[in-house]
Amino acid sequence: MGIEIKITLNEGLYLKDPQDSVLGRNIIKHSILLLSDLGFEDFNFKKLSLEIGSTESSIYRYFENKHLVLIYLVSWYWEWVAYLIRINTLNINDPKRKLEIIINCFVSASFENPSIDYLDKSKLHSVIIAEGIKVYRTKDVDEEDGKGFFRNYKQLIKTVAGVISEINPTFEYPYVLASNLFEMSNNHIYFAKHLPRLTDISVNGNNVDEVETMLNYFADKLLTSAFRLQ
Amino acid sequence: MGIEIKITLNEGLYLKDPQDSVLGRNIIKHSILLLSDLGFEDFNFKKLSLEIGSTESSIYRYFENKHLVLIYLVSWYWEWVAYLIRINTLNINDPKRKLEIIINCFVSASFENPSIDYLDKSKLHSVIIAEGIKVYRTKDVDEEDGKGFFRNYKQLIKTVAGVISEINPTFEYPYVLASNLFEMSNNHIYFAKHLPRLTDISVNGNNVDEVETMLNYFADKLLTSAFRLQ
DNA sequence: TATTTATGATAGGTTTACTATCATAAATAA
DNA sequence: TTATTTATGATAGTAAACCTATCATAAATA
Repeated sequence: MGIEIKITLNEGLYLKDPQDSVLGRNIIKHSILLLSDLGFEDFNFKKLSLEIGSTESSIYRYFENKHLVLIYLVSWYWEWVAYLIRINTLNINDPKRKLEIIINCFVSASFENPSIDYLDKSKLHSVIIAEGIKVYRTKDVDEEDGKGFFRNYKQLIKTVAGVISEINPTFEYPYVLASNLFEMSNNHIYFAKHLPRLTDISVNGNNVDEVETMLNYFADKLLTSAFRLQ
Repeated sequence: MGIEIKITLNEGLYLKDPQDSVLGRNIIKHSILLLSDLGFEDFNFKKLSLEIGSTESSIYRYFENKHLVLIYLVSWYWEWVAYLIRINTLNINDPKRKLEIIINCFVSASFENPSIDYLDKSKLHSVIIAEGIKVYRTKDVDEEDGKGFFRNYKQLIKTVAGVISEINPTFEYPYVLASNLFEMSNNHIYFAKHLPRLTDISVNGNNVDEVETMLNYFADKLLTSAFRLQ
């Protein structure tokens, strides 16, 4: 009933699509909860199966290993952010305004509707902030990139870089800025919480306004000509 | 004979100072080589002991686990970069010039003298680029921060933030910029090698000039008033 | 010469990661 | 309807990773 969103991901990520069964959706749901509680290193399929009330072998029928579960979740998040950007920038022509919307999606993708019952987007966002970088910082990065596992991240960054180039066609680093805005968003939310001496930002509860303001300031400073009066 | 450099690190990182014995120095040396070859996930004390011609139990007398070895190496690197910045900015008064020197240290800390036989700084730099972020992206971050394991990183960032504030005392995000320049340096060297569609930079062999130019451009754009003619 | 210290050798225990097999209930096809 | 396929659970088991403990011995120090 109502509108249903189904995000499709690279088929190489799973052995069996977890979105198609109760057990599969439970794997996704409790992976997010457990990853958020334990962190990636202490998370494993044994604990996950106990949480779900299933067995290790059943989970292995969906995912080869926990690393692929993480890539699956992160890919889902990337697609979700790309979707949010798409619908929120519809009918917006000013690229500066578009970039502001993009930045808003980066910092608070978790607080948007519509909701999907088996996927707590707020918890997913904290998993991305704490663990997201681990998907591509491994020895297998080249092999996994070859399988297209990071294609949707690259697509997301390409979209953002396009908007950046619209704002300032002479700017030489649209991809650097695009990927950096995304990484900074996650980094400084993390720093604010765990290593506050590495940032000027503070985050109170779920209030990430300071991060948003900061990213807008950085983007504006970098893209606005030094000669323009503001 | 000659000048010897000894970097002292937080004593909580090790059970026994690896710099004080042949075996200890071998642990450091071969940890760097193995981490660079295998990555953190596939690295373990069994493989390390075989490489050295020692035993697992002997290595456990120096470090509690491989995560602490990584923190040890990363801390050593942070101290080393701080040292390089200190000596290379001696007698330099212009803070803009100081920041240029800092950026140069960030991107190419591996190619400076003097050399320490048991520590391949070029290999260490690639370990930092690929694995460095893993030291503080774990569930134990708060506990380990409480033990002071990240104090020298925070000190390094504080120094850089100080120079940034010298350049522009009204700039609101000195710590964000300082930590971001460091992280961007490692990130984009990594991207250039493994995920080139996330950056505009290319790195040929050990030539990181483009990264250096990019970081200088970002810093300059952010810190120079919009009204100043350049 | 006696004692402490560092290392190696060896063993073992626990957990993690993963594979395989079989039983059964549910869904689907004939 | 009955037959068959499919999904899951139950159970077992292996190899490696992670970590601790004990003992022997050689080197360094008292």
